[in-house]
Amino acid sequence: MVRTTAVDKNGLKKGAWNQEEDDKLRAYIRAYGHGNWRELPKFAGLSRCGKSCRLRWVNYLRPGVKHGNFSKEEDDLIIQLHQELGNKWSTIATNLPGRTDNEIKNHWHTHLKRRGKQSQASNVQAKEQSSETPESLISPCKKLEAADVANNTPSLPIILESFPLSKESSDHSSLSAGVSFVAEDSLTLMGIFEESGEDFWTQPFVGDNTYDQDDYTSSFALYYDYNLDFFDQVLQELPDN
DNA sequence: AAAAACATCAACCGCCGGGTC
DNA sequence: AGACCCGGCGGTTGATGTTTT
Repeated sequence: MVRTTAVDKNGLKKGAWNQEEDDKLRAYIRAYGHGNWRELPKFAGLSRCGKSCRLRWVNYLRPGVKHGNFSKEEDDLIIQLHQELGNKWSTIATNLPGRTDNEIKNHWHTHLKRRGKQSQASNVQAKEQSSETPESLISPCKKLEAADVANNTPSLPIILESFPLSKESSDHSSLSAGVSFVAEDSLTLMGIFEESGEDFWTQPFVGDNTYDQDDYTSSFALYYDYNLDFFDQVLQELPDN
């Protein structure tokens, strides 16, 4: 499900990213931050436009991005927020830790659209029958947290579903999406963030510009380092097929 | 088994708003 | 004031996987 690579009239590549490009982009941002997206590909040695680099980073390479397996709570939250906000995917995404606007948008169109319509119809009915406090006044994140507590499934970035089975896997998208760590480790890291006084998951991506060398000791960078090291370690341990 | 239809989702495109000169 | 640049957003496309006929 990946676009084949092509080259446009400016000699810039389009289409699917490969592992080498992902590595270059990740390494560059790790070292220097993204700064100016338009200039970034030139300095990073990538034949891509800045927009493409930004998109790849934001949606797949950025630490903490979750992929696949939307929980029922997440589905419900998306439907509710869509009823309140409409197609404000980026705003909706800020209420779903680790999810990107693009993925939420895709998920909506492929899975939730019909459900959303049904839900909207039933909500209108319910509002007419009830004068209780509207659920929309309750913080969506609070509701997600409550659901997590009820299910004993914290909405932390415990991302195991798309881990690569082989180094030789051709699906580099899922490979990079698998930048992950085990649940126990994620909880440890959350402790680091709590201690740092930053609400990382409710302000999910403020760290994007924290990769400049001056600020490299930030907790975000620590988290990022951990991810990369863990990922490298997993790659090393994978058997060659 | 093959073809057609449908589903999925990564990536592209065009537009908009904010900032700068 | 307005032209330009840039980042970000939402809509859409299209390649590929899956299911149905």
